[in-house]
Amino acid sequence: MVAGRTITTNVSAATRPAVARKTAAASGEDTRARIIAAAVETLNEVGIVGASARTIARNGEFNQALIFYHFGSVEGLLVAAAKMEGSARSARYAEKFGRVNTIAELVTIARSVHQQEQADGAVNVLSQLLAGSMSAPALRVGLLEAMTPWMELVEQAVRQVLGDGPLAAMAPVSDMAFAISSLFLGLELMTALDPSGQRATSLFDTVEALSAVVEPLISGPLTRLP
Amino acid sequence: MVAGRTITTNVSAATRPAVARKTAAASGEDTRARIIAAAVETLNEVGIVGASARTIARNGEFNQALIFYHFGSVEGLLVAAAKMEGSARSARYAEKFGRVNTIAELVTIARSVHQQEQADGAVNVLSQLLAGSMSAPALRVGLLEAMTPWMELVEQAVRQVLGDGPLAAMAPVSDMAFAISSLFLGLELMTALDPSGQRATSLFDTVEALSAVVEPLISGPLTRLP
DNA sequence: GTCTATATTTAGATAGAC
DNA sequence: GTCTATCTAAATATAGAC
Repeated sequence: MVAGRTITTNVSAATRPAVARKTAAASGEDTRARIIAAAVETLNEVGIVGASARTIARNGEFNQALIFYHFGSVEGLLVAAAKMEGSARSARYAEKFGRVNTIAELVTIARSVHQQEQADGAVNVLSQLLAGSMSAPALRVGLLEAMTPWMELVEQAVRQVLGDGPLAAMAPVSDMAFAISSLFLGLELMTALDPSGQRATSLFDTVEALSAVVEPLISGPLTRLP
Repeated sequence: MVAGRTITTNVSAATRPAVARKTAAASGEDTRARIIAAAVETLNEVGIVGASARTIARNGEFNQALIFYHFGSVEGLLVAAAKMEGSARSARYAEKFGRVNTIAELVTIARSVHQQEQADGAVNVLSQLLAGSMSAPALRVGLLEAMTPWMELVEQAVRQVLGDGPLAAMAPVSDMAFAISSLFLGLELMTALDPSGQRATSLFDTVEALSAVVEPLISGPLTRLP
């Protein structure tokens, strides 16, 4: 009753070749990309509730009907946006995460990722989509797919950090990755309340300090203190 | 442009005496409470995007116009719901949190709170309101107020756990509380994707195991391993 | 305080000209 | 593929009877 139609046209968002075809100036390059970019921008600025077809179109300065021509529905557009964001993020950070070996490095990278994502609001967009997925079934399954590469990145990094140390046995990487991803999302939601983002910065400082304490537990055997 | 009107009637939600005045049967008890309950229920079931005046009214089986009579606008209702939830939660868990002294206890309580909240979806409601607050300024400030008691509860518990141990110095309670609250919110958001809630359960198991490892660090001095 | 309209705006979506 | 115009459904909100 809420969403209305299902998507019937142009569902092959991710599988299209993103090439310039005719050097057709400003309008000829990829409209789909422009629309998706506008959707992401709108989600970041006004959230899922404010992200209507008209608002998105105004934001991207294109015609509202294009959304329905290219994506079938707003929900279809949001799904495409989710997938785009998912793969774009993992592509952007794959190399960085791949090189993580210590907790200290993980925290450093987490902070820089947080700062970068905060700057263009990618995690915020994700959390908004997540909130909206409760009333949009297609978006829900789309997000599951979109989140996968990101979750795998985090899992990989955690796996490299834990290695075969003593913590690895009692802390499954999937759980740690799930926790870290959830924390990222939650932080972003909280930042909606406190737009200064000071609390997040402070938190990263603390986690950084703590990582120095926890680090020995990873590589060496445990000692129990009286 | 999104919200429309501001609230002009009956803003004194929390300050009213919640008494039965005339034993006027089913309708005479508190309508406001019924409306708020329906709003919370709707938020939990379909999220912020689906929580329209009509949907809420249908859900609570009352007339749609009552929302505007009692709260001025949907946004006004959501603000009232946020405040209600905030104080209701802190009242519900104040005693529990007050008795926490060890990490193990904190984790145990966190798990039970998570399970209880999961059951009636209170944190989910909060995260949905948080997402919606991006396009509703009044809701944003209302949520700030609503979150305060909850944050203070968590802070208090963390303070009792850290005590004056070595970690207390490098891990400010405000940061830890902020992290824990954020994690709770994020978990709930993720649960929207994976409604089984298995991942959260698994995570609590892991954190429980980890708490046994970290506990010594709280009460004793640190040792550095080679 | 509650209900039945109803006014008004906005949203999603489509038809058809270009 | 894009734009204009428009239809329809839904949402917010109000007026006025009860």
